[in-house]
Amino acid sequence: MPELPEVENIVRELKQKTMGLTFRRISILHEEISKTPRQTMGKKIPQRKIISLSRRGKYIRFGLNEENTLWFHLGMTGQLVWRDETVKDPHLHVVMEFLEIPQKLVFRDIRKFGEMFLTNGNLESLPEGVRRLGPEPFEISEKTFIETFRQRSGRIKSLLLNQRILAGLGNIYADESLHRAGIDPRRRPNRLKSGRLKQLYQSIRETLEEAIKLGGSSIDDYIHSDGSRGFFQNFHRVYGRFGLECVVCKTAIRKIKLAGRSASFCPQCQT
DNA sequence: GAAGGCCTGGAA
DNA sequence: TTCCAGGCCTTC
Repeated sequence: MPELPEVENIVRELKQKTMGLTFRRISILHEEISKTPRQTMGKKIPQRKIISLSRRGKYIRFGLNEENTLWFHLGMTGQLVWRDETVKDPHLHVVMEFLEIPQKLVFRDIRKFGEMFLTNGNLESLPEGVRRLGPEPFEISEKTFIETFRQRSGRIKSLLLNQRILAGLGNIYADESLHRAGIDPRRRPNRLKSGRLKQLYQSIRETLEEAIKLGGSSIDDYIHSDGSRGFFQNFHRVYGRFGLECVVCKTAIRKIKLAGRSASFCPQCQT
């Protein structure tokens, strides 16, 4: 569930506490979660300093000295949280310890859709999923956005979920952006006027911006590192509002299946 | 470009 | 007991 706004919040929080820290040890409790072998991690991580922290799509990047980067993808239920003591926890996969502070940063993930890996400066060390990531919603120009979508014939909602086309949107923010833009999720962008794609471009940016400001959406497992919740779920217009009134026109929100995923929309406002 | 699979907990 | 949620990948 963590999508771009949630990941952005996580990165901002982690930045305050982890910049400049030096890894003492990394313990991998369940090897499946780490795409990089445990031994490599154990060899390359300790004694390295965290010199940068950033987000790319839904990925979190810890920039380490000597060109290594430690990546996390939280999948649906992944969390990077602080622990004073590691109590027994079947969903705990990675424990990171530092030289400067006693607290441990842990990676826990109930559904195990998340992953962790280490890359060096070489392009070849990047997994396919990262290498083929599309542009960031806040970096792509309006012109490029419109051109990209105008030549696509798939359902607009499915395309928005495709990380190779645009990085960072998941089901929540794809649905929310489409409602804000007044576009039916089943529409095919190559048959939309460019003015409507322009509207979508703006809507995506506005939706993400507001969500980031409000601390993301706390639906299932997402909470801030201090345990507090995001607020954007209170402002969802369609996601999770099946059967409820559209906040704009009071029509009942519909929910359909699109390419195996649920899509919620207002049949009146979104055409 | 659609459909199934991985994974788990919570709801029906 | 079965179904559903969805991150992303693989297969058709």
